[in-house]
Amino acid sequence: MAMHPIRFSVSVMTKTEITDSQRIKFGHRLRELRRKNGWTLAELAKRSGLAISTISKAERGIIALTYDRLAQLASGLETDMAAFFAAEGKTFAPGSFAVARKGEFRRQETTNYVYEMLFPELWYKSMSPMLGTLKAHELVEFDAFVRHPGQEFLVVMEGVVTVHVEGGEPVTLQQGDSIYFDSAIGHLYASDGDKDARILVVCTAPGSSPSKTSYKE
Amino acid sequence: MAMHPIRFSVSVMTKTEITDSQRIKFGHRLRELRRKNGWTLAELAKRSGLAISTISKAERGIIALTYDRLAQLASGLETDMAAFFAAEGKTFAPGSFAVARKGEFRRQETTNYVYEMLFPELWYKSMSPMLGTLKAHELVEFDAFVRHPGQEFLVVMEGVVTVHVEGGEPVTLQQGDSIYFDSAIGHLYASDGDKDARILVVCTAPGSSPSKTSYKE
DNA sequence: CAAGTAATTTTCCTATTGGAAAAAAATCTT
DNA sequence: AAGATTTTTTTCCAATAGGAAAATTACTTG
Repeated sequence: MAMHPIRFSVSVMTKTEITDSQRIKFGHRLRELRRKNGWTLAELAKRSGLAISTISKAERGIIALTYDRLAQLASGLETDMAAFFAAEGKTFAPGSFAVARKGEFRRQETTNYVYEMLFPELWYKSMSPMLGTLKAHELVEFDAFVRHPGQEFLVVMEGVVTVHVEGGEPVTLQQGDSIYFDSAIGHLYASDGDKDARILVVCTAPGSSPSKTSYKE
Repeated sequence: MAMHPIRFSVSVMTKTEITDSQRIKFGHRLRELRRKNGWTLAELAKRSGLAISTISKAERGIIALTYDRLAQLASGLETDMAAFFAAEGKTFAPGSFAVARKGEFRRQETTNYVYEMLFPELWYKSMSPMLGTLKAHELVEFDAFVRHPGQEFLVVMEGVVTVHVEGGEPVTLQQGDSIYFDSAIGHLYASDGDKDARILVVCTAPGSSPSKTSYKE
């Protein structure tokens, strides 16, 4: 392709051009989703009930699918419509990553738990993962419910754990079970068996946008 | 309209009927959104660049809008597309919780992984937890890096896993190790040992902001 | 309650989508 | 490497969306 120097050009996108480029990006995402499942056009066509040609055109941004076809596609891809558009958001901070080796965590002991914060040196994470040990036969103080904004996810790695959720029956979780809840409602964990339980907890806090990913020094 | 008693009717919805009713619900939501702003059809037409008649038909479920028009409407209504569809499923209501028992997950197989989405029925979670099995000695296609907005957290539950991060040396994680990274950089997992590896992955996406969850005391 | 105005729905027509099948590319096989 | 097979793209046409303006319905206001 020949390169032309652009002089004094001012790029002004019309409304149509905007949806055009949006549609093309959407097409890419669609193709990715299909490929991720290892499906061919024919395969997805069968699952969604659309024609092969339609999907092909949509993936290349040649046509703008109608609502109906979008809905069918979503069901074919076994996701929901929202998933299509959730990724529509913008650019991201330069990528970074961190590794936590087993055992090299920052310990944080509380009355009921022993927590090990997983990436304490990482700031502005959108999630806060931690490992916890619940001592066996621990007394549970029911007036000491924990409450904080955000959502929380817990998996039982070892042992049996009872989760007390404010205003609900206690839930008993075996190894491998998990619970997802709004951490604004009071909650409390306790080991349920004879031995200590190990849990993995991941929290989010509202407002801690993942786009702010950065390291402190 | 005359009412006919329906006898012995068995309700079987075809794929088209499903999208029909979906579209009608969508129309209602659309109208609600417009009314919430106190806008007339003409007002929204001007803001979105669509014809009045088009919006009218869409709101009544008579036509299925194309992707392009949906995008324009979203911008006219000053929201993102995801907002249109968020209400479509069960949202993760403030103050709610859900439990996933070991084994009752929605399986999602891809070429390299077998994923089990943990709470597929919950919408508007700020985190997406899933369990994955990485088959042993799996060939890794290095041009097939996965990239998506948000951040990702991975713990090795069983086995040894090598994480390939775009532009960096591969990282080998033993059981109990974890990694936290910006999922916008290309990433790829592979089992490293003789046996399959089990991993727990939790993702966030900037679109599914927990801030949309409002708490009231 | 009638006339006037605003908001919505219908109508009619053109532009675009979506499907079936043919053509072209890509991938696999021997 | 040539043929067979699979996957994707193109072509062509019927079905549907989308816009302009007319017709209808819903609101005001005197």
